Amino acid sequence: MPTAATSRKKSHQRSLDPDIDMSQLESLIGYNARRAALHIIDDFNAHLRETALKPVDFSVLSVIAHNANISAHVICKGLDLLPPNIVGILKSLEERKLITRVVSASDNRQISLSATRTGKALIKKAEQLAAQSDLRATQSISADERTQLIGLLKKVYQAQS
Amino acid sequence: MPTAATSRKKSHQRSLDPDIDMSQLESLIGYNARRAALHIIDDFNAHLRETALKPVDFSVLSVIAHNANISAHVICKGLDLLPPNIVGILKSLEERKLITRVVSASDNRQISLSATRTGKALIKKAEQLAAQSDLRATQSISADERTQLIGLLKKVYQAQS
DNA sequence: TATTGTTATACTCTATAACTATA
DNA sequence: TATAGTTATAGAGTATAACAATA
Repeated sequence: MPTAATSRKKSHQRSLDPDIDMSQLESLIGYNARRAALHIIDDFNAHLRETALKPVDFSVLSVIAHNANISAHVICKGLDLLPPNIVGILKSLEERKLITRVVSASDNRQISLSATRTGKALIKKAEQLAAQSDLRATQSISADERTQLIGLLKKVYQAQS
Repeated sequence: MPTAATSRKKSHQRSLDPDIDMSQLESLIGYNARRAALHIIDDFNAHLRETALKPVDFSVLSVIAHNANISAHVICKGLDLLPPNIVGILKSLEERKLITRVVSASDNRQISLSATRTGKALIKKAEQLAAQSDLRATQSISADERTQLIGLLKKVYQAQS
């Protein structure tokens, strides 16, 4: 269903060849969702370069900023990340003075994560850029369609299967 | 916006923590599209294991089967793959006797790709499994909603921007 | 005994540069 | 000079196993 990436960084012409039959793939939501996600993420990467936040960094910092004293474990569950893979992200955010890590008072295993003032300022700016980018990358659909689309996508992956 | 993967292979409980605020991320189509795509691809990988076709292999073989005598270059444009990354895929498909590669008569640089009988039989089965998987992974939405969703996703990434 | 966080590491995916050969 | 395919390789993303510290 999906596909991999191509020279997304060089905004090359996405040719959309009309002469090739891809109807079989295009009947799959998985294929279309992956293509749409990659299209939008291209724009995200291009327009959030100044923040030096990659999509996952952005997600993690955003969650921390909006959920003070959260633990890494809870973030992993919420964002569907594997624990070993969040370690480097948190280390990097801490080195950049965007978050603080203090051992939880109630449970010495847990580390309480919060955004610093710098972190809050950066994520505020990044969220604005991300919102702009998301709109721009999806400008071919209307506001109503955006709302519809988000609702349908949530319904798909939030299914309690 | 997106997120990475977690123990998708072990069908662990996707917890969907209700106590954590992710409204900022959830307002982005990019985030939701990536989460939905990963959810569906998990099911794809689990249920197409017997075909030994990963999502990209599946896409490439499907395109070849439905477009006889296609060139690698055209596939790359259609599926948004980088040329160096399709080489190994084609090599693997050829070794499995699923496709043939013959130098094009009109242009000696191009290699004409076609599916063998074995390849056609396999992709037929794989497309059935993929369709089933895609339906199962999106069973939380109705048939009408599926049609809507596919239309909206196509509109997003096929935008001639 | 289970949980949180971590290290080390392997594997896969994606990207860039540079080359051959054809046109 | 441009195009199709390739090689080699680097970099990013994702995965598993195993461990320490704490509960």
